[in-house]
Amino acid sequence: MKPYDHKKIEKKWQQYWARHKIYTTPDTAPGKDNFYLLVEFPYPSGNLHVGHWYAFAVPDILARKMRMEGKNVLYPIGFDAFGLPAENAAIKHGLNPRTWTEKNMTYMTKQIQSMGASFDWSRKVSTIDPAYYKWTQWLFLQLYKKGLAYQKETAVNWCPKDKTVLANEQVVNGRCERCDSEIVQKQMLQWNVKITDYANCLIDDLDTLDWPEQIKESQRNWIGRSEGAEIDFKIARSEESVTVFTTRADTLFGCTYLVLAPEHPFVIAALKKDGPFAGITNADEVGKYVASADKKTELERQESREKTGIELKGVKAINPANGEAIPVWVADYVIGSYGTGAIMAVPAHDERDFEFAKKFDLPIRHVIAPRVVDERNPHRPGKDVVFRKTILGIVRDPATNKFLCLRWKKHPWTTFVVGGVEEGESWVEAARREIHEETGYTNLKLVRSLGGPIYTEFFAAHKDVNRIALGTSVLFELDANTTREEVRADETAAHEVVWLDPLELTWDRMTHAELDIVLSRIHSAGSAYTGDGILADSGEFTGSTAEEARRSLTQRYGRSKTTYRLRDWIVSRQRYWGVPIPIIHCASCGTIPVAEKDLPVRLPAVRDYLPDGSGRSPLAKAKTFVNVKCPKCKGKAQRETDTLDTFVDSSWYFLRYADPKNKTRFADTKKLANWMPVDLYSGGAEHTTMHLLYSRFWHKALYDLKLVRESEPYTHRMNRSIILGPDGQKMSKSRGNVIDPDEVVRTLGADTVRMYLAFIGPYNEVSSYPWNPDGVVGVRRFLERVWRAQEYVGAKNVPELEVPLNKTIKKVGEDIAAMKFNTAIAQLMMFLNDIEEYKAVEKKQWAAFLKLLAPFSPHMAEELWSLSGKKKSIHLEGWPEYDEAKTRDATITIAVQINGKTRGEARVAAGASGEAMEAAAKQSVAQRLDGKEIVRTVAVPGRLVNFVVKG
RNA sequence: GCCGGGGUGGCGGAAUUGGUAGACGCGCACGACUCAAAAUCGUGUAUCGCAAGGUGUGAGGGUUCGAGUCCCUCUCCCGGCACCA
Repeated sequence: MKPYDHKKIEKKWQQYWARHKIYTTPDTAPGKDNFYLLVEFPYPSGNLHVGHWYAFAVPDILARKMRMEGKNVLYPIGFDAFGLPAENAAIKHGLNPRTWTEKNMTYMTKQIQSMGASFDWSRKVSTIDPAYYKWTQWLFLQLYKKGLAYQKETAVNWCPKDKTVLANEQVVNGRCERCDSEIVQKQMLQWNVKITDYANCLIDDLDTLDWPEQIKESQRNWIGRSEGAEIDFKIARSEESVTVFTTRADTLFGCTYLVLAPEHPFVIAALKKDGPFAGITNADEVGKYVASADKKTELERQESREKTGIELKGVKAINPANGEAIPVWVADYVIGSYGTGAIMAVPAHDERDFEFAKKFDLPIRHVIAPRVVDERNPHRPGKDVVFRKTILGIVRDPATNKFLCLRWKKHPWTTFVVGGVEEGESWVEAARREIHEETGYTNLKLVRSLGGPIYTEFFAAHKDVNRIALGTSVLFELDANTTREEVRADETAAHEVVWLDPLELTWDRMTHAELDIVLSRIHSAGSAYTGDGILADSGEFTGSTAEEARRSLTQRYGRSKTTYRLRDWIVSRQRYWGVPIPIIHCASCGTIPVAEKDLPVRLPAVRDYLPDGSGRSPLAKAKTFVNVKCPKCKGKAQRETDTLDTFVDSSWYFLRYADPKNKTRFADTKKLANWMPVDLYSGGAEHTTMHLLYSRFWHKALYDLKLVRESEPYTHRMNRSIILGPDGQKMSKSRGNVIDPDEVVRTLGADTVRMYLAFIGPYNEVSSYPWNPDGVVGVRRFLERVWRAQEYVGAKNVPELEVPLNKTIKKVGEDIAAMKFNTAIAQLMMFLNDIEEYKAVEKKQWAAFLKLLAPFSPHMAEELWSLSGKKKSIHLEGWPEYDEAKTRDATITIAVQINGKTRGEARVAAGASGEAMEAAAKQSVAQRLDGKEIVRTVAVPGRLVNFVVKG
């Protein structure tokens, strides 16, 4: 037997497959269903890394298996060749980006081909090909004509190092996603596309997709839908009003001031003594504040959360619910770009407003009472419901840190001082009165009211009524002025005064839930209650639930409104290496799209493509490119010089694969119908809220333009894991832990690398796996054992292998379909172990085994196939079938348990009856059962027998 | 803080969806071959214990004849969002 020479074998078969074009995929194949397996196309960065292998060589296993099963599988590849990384590298090496990129593509194509993946290279696309970007431009113009692409001057993210604008999605924690520079905000005129028009269906349609929950949830978070209301606040002495967005319309009666973002148009106007707030008396100070807020970078805003702000003096707004005139503030905790850029502040029920109100001493009004139901004493049906305002008088002795309590003589409980609030009495007055009446203490020092009322429902047995108590607690302390007077005899008869630690309270007249709230309020300096509950002090709405009130108050004082965190996608980039935006600016005719016949607008070769930081693309310096005739008036006009974000290129590349050479359309409708939607899209988790979201939006826009037939591009999506260095850290040159796949392929072979990566862990779960050099060698060892097993082939009769083989065919098929390549390989290893054990395998059994191996190690399988005398490629063979009956052993081992603990084993026939199993089981644990009474026997066919015994 | 995912040997990971926990591989130990080493092959390898026998799937509780799997409480790790009203 010749030794296993992977170099020779892999080269030989890669050439053979290319020569015979066995992976060229027809648009349709008679009698075969189409299956579209997509992987994210790579940047031509110059070198293939292990991640590329993991991304391309492992899904290839599925592609190959499905082909053998009789599917017409499209597994295409291309290059996402425009963009910053390529351009920056080109600048660094002093080359033209095109030369550099094309050289990389040539080199990487060879590298990818060394994987032995079944890509259909005849469908290769490259985004820098004018025949491709012609259609990128065309599609952009379709969006433009539909009003989905527009130019707007807004505050944008500017990367000072890359000297270009970035989309929100490309800014991570205030830094550039690519170069990690701190992003600054700039006011610039930019091309946007209206992804926000699709925010709703981008969220809703997630429900229709068979995607991992994690990806869906990330997209939902990113889009950030929030349902609430817009409410108009009239401005005093003005006809105009400020519109706020809130999700808590139920707290409207608790709104004690308004806050506008520093960027709010009314604020900007007020600084110029204009607009509804023209009457402010402190414009200078407000101006200073706005300027300082403006200067803050995104990072500074995130780092310092200290509340700052300034009141607009001399103006008031009117709370529409209670008609109260309330102050108006400007603060940068309100963001101009979200909602309406203005909020109604409800400090009692919003943590940020609370913090702000504390700092600037603004009033806090409680309007939502937490609802507590006494579960031991619930309302009884048929009894009257009596509503009562109650007060809880809490007195702390600072010397001992104990609390004044009453121990009741007739009841087994201890309580704080509790009583009703009388007509016209304030909470504090009521509390003082009750404490005085019941304990004699007077002249107590008021500490504070404890954060608004609590709504408690219970059955008051002593009064035989269902009680609803709206209880407010007030905290006092003993101090030098405090005196104690005589208490009435009936009070002393009812209870005695004790000083207790709150933990010692045994309070049966109140729930623990309520007590918890009160205690936490005693111990914290106060906080906002942001939960739901029952409305208090809210006029006619008092008593309704927060949920009802959100609806009714919205209806009365505002209107329902849904807002999104998602911003429109800024697609213009001030860089050279991208698709020119096909627009002409004419001084008299305005913005004119380039006519279809003039597409593509070619990216000109220029000498100087370095960005100069002026905020204009290097293309602006290419005079012959810029200066054109206006298509409309034939006057002087200029081309748009910004280029498109590369995420535009990649938003439709999967459509081009269906018809990559079409000259008259981005892809033929019929050919699109053959392949779309993508059946399975495998890619990296880093694209979840970028490429994956952009391309869903783009596709939906094309769907509305009737250019594609489905509203979602990808039926099934899976995120791939990450391969780490051998040290368990992310591979990086500086750490010196980078594995060069070319080198491993040289020493161990492509088949080994493919199979190792498939074996490293389940492919359909997101995780990270360290590259284990010993593990790769282990896989190589397996392949060499396969190679040596040739010597056993040709045995005449090996029935012992029949069940293992059928099991293996079943398991490998199922596991590949589920993307659990690791367990499929484990099963192949087990079968090889069996062959080695018997030192024999029939030709037919060997052939089936090779077919199972073919998707994983296509070269070796092909070589062994050909060595066994076959002429046709193994990859054109059918997937082996199994006989269900032969996947089960004739005799099986069952577990024997006593009281659920495994105590022995028994051998029984596969189809053994319960009685037969029991009998065999009983025998195997006879000693342990001796003298014990079997109370119950559980027999699970094919699994186990469990004896439940006593004694 | 909110939302999503997860925690199993020394390591990567298995476990037919409630039925013998640790498949398969790596590593390690011992043995065979060898002057020796490598390669290869064989045996063993959750843990405590000489053994009988215990104990074990992040922690604690519950349901069940039986729990890695279901329920409750907590904890830690990963990911998304976060001054978003």
